[in-house]
Amino acid sequence: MILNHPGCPIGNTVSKLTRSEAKRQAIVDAARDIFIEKGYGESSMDDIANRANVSKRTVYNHFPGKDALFGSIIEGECDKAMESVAKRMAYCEEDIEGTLREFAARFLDIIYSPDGVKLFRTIVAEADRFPELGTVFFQAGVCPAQFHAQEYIAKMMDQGRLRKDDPEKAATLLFCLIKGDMHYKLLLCFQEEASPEELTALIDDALEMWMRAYAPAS
Amino acid sequence: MILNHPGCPIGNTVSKLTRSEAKRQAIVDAARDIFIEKGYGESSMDDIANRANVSKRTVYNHFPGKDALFGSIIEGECDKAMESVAKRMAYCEEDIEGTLREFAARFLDIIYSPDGVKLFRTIVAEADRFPELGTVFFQAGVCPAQFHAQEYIAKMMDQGRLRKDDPEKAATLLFCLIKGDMHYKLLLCFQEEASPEELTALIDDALEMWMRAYAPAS
DNA sequence: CAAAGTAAACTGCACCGTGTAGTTTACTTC
DNA sequence: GAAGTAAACTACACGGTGCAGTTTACTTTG
Repeated sequence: MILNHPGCPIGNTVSKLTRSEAKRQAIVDAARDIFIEKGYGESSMDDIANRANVSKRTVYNHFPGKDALFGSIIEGECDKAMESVAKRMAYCEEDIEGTLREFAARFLDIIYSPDGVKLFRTIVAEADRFPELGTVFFQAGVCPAQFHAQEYIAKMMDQGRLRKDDPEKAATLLFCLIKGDMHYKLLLCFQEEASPEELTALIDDALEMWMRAYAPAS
Repeated sequence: MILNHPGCPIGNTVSKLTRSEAKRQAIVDAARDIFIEKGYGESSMDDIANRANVSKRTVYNHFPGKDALFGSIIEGECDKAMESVAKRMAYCEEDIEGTLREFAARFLDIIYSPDGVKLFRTIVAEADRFPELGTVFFQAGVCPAQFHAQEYIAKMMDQGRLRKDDPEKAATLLFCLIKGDMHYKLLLCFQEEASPEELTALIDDALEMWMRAYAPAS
């Protein structure tokens, strides 16, 4: 399976699409919506073509097949959703809890968003058929975000402002806590969505406990 | 969708199946294997009939359709996998950490088992089409297991042997920790399986931190 | 500058082969 | 007689392909 850039070629500005580029973008947009909404198996190329207002023939002119289109789309979505997470996790040396709260909030913005939940569910659903997408998901976002936090935690530990421990372990446990129990519930449609208040409470509880456990030893 | 008991009618012993009951059980066994292995969409009734060594006509004699068969199977699997978790979580008043470790191990036995991961992935994948299965999963196992731990934690808090807090919150956070980060990795095929050593380490880390955070206030 | 030409992309259609859930039918087995 | 069998059937749906004709955006020519 070849993973190509799904949308417009690099270097083009939005305002100057050739006909071909515009069509390709329409296909990508339609495919993204339909794949995320219905998953791989229940999405049809006819539906995608119709929603993109192109002929199916044209879809095949741009993409060699359904597999390639799906892989391309999902990879693009992973990159898009997660690439900004680590970049938006701002440091503040003064306020450890505030910083970690910021990390948590940025991370949950993505994984608890309706689109994020659907993307995750889609990747899980197709994990057997497209196992590399799980890797993409982790390497695009989760690993960098967690590593970012780990580096920060290591620095705070070095300064004696957090209890000394393996920073990787501490970051892992922190992320377990901030993921919370609601994410599984959303995945399984046991709960419809998480309100901002619920997410704030989740972060509060997780952070309070984590800070308690990692307070500098007395 | 009618959720019926998929296997033999209640009251029968294994050694005395009628022909019809034996056939039904064969269908259930085959369907379970195939649905868990391939998910709903990629499983065919022809395959199920072949694997059960029955005619497809017979499958339809026992189950009204593919939907009903799937729902029935998955519900049965949830009950079977999870019903024993809470029951096998043994109490020990003397040793809090040992008790919680036992709870954790019993819980992880199920959700980290290859079959457990596959079951979970299947339910996630079909969450849109069969949203009630997520509810079954949570109500059959996760909620009782967590509630069991919560009751124990409440008792220990009352005795002043754990730091006073909302027992439900404490149990929730504990379960977030013991679920660990590996479960998502298994779901996404980012990791193939979790070794017993990895699970032990996971429990150790989680418990150590949780106990630290919930040590009685000095 | 307008007309003619060109190449690329697109369209719509028909088609192919395959797979599927569900149904029917005539027969066999217990 | 109830349950099961095997085979065939039905009615779709789907991914993918080839092709003639059309459209579009650009270039060339007079």
